[in-house]
Amino acid sequence: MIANLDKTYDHHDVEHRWSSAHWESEGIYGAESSRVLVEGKEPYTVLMPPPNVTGSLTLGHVLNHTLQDIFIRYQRMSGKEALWLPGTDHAGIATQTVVEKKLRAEGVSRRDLGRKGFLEHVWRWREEYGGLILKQLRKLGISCDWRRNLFTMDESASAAVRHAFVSLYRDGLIYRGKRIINWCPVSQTALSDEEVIMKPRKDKLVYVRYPLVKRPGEFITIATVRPETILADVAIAVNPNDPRYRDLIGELAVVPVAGRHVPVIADDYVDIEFGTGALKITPAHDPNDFEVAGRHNLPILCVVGRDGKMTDEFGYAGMDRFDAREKIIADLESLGNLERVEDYEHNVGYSERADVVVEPYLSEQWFVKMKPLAEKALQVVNEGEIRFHPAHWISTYRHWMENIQDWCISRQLWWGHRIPAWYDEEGKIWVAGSYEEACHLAGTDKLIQDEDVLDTWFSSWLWPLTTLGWTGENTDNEDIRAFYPTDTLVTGPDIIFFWVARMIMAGLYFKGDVPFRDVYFTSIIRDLKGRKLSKSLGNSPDPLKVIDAYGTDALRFTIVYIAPLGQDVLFGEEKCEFGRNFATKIWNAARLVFMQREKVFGDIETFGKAYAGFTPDPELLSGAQRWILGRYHEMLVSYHTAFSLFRMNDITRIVYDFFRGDYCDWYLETLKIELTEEIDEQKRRHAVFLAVSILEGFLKVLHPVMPFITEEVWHHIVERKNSESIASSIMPQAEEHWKSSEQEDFTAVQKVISEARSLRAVFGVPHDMNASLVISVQDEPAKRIIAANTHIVTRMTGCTLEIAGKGLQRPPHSASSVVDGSELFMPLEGLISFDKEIARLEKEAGSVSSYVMRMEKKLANKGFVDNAPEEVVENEKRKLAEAKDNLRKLDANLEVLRN
RNA sequence: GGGUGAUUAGCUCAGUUGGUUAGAGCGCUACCUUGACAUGGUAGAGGUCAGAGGUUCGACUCCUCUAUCACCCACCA
Repeated sequence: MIANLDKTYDHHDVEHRWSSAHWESEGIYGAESSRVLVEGKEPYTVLMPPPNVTGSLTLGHVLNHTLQDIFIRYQRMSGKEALWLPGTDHAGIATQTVVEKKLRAEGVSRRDLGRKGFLEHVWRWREEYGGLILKQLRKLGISCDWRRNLFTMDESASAAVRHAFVSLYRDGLIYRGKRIINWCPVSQTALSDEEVIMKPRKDKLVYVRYPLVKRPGEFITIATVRPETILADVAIAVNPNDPRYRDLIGELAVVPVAGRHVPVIADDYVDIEFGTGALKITPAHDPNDFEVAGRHNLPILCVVGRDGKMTDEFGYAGMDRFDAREKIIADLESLGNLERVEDYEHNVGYSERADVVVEPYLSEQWFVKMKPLAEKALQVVNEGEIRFHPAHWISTYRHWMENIQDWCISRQLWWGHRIPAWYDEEGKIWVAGSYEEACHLAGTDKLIQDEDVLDTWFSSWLWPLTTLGWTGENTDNEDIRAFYPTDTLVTGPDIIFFWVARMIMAGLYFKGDVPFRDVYFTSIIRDLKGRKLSKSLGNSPDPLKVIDAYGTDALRFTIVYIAPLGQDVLFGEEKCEFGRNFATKIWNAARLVFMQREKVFGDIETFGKAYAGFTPDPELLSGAQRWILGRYHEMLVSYHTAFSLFRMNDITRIVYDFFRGDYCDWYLETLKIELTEEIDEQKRRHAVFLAVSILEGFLKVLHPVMPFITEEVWHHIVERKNSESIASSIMPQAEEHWKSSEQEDFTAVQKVISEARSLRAVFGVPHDMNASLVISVQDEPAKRIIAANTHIVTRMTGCTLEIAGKGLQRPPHSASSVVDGSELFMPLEGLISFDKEIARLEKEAGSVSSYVMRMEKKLANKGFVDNAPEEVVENEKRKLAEAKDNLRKLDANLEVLRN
């Protein structure tokens, strides 16, 4: 064990020494989360949102997992049984696409391989590349229980999926139906509404004339953005209250190009104001038209196939839908049916994965009835049984729940959980947990399983249950009893509907209880220009490169520091300099403390024995020490409060401000001075104990955010084994009694020092010149503590200090300042410019006098004095008196100078 | 069309129930290589808190409207 830290801080070394691999071999983080709850310990559970197996580490993961790790480490150090459940998601479409692409490059299609052969390829691919994201996550130093790693396609998770499907089906909440769904022509599968992204698109609004069969020369004009679907028109609809068309209802019109006769029908759905007020009805290619057709018993014709190409004749078969659109406009024109074409911008749905326009497609799919599930899920959030942070996401959640649509869960893919439904020879459906069971139910073994697989989210919504070993068969085990409901879910607001909402439904439905208590919605990370990070823009920094350049701790600290609750965050990797500089500062401060320790105690063993069980002794504390102890405990109060309020960026701010602003800038500077004094050995030892113990406390509160450097420095405090970890040490708690009143007094010393330094700087006193400082202090306690710290003032200002009594005359040729009723004079023969000094004091007097005027006006206001709380009024009076006193002194000084 | 959030120093952001002479980091200016640290220290410049009303003794903070930006939801062809 090394007693002293290296001269320079190298994050690579530190991260390597305390790597995830180290802890896995030592069993530290893993062992923390035991399979069975330790007697007397309270559980605390976090669910890791399972990253896609196809994924690689993004800054989104960094923020998300750092936050989870902060919660876990904090709770673990606070004495809870902290369990963090990791895993990966099979990501149906994404994975299948990736593997298909790889195969295509080798000249093989999935159809060539067949279902079984293709799935073997996917599993092999997963073996080879699927672990990448987990390996990268380990670089972040996250302390989850890797032994419990679950994959959504593992047998236990798959069993749970089958069970969930079967029980929802039996309860009548899953049904199969022919409906218009969102179809991705590239992936050739159905999608849920959530997988469709609406984007504005410039199209043409085409006005087409439909001749009326019985009224030669007359026609009805409709407007459409999808003229290629004219071929599948089955009616023209108008509003029954539209006087323009009233007498045409019931007539027949000729569909251009197709030549078919279709009726003119009346339906309230048609908006009189829009377009021409007449609407073509194409039930197979528009969900609204589908409903209208249902109301009017119209036939359904289909002209666009599953590959997005035209299927019908009339010379279009096999054409891409967009090419067909161009061609039909030309054809309409040559037939004389085209009235005009307008530019038109509207929102069009795109497939989330393939980024192509989705096709409304009529097909048989499986659906989950969502309304019954939504009711309770809404209730638990409304009633605060589940809390959202920030709370404003409740409105978004509520709106979705109140307008919920059925969930299309079948996907025409091969990679995923195959739907546990079988068809007998008559086409009757048998839903069961297995083929054998289905055969038993059906009374035959001539069953064919449904070809489709389930939406990936159908396994994700069971995550809080499956990670604890719930399979549907096994619904109660020690894990579930101990850790369900889990505590905190950390996730991005972009998957509030996909995942969060559905997990709540599933938890309530399958387990009868909420899946978690608190949901922390992270910031969305953007680049410095506020754009979303994306591969195509090339604005997405590789976290591993950032880690290599700045360090994991620096990245973790920086990203949490700049990510406020509920706001987007603009990230540039240069910002990590902030975290890196902080880490360096910690390193160097620790070096100073350890150097002092060595001077006083010699070797670390001697120190360690003496330090064990140290508590500060009020009798031995100097003013500065008393002050830093007070500040330390104040910091602890804010720190724990911030945790309870989920204000994670406050945590970093609180810890940073304490360490930089108080511990390093003031306390360590005074420590150096105090230890060079002739003080007795007991005080000297006590001073080092205190410095080390506050450093240790600081390391502990920082540890959840910066696990590596805190671990390293903590191991240098006393001799420790490599298997010991700060992660299993006890989080310090605030002790109110250290918040001493003396604290105010040391502030007086600080103010004198700052003011003296300011005078030196303003008048350009050379740094190696020993100036003198004469001060006159009104306030007795302040005077006492300044006197007690004369040596500190002297050393920190480079001025010999003289404390004068009352009625002090301004020393000649001096610069002056008034602070908190104390007057400071710095005689500077030869350096002082009277004009400069007068100008400076006048400026100061000016601002003080305007403040005095404002305060006088305020206190003269009867309304204020009568209505404001007494303490506020008293405080204002005191502030006015002080300001007036300062002003009087400034004026007196100016008077002397002017004569 | 509905909803949510934002607007504070040149830049990025704090400012927790209304009472501070409105703060930090970066950048900028000056001085300092002092035995922890130049990835540093000290001192300083820099803001009519988006705009207009209102509530109040008192508004960066609460309410209303306006402007700008961002995101989410929505079946108007």
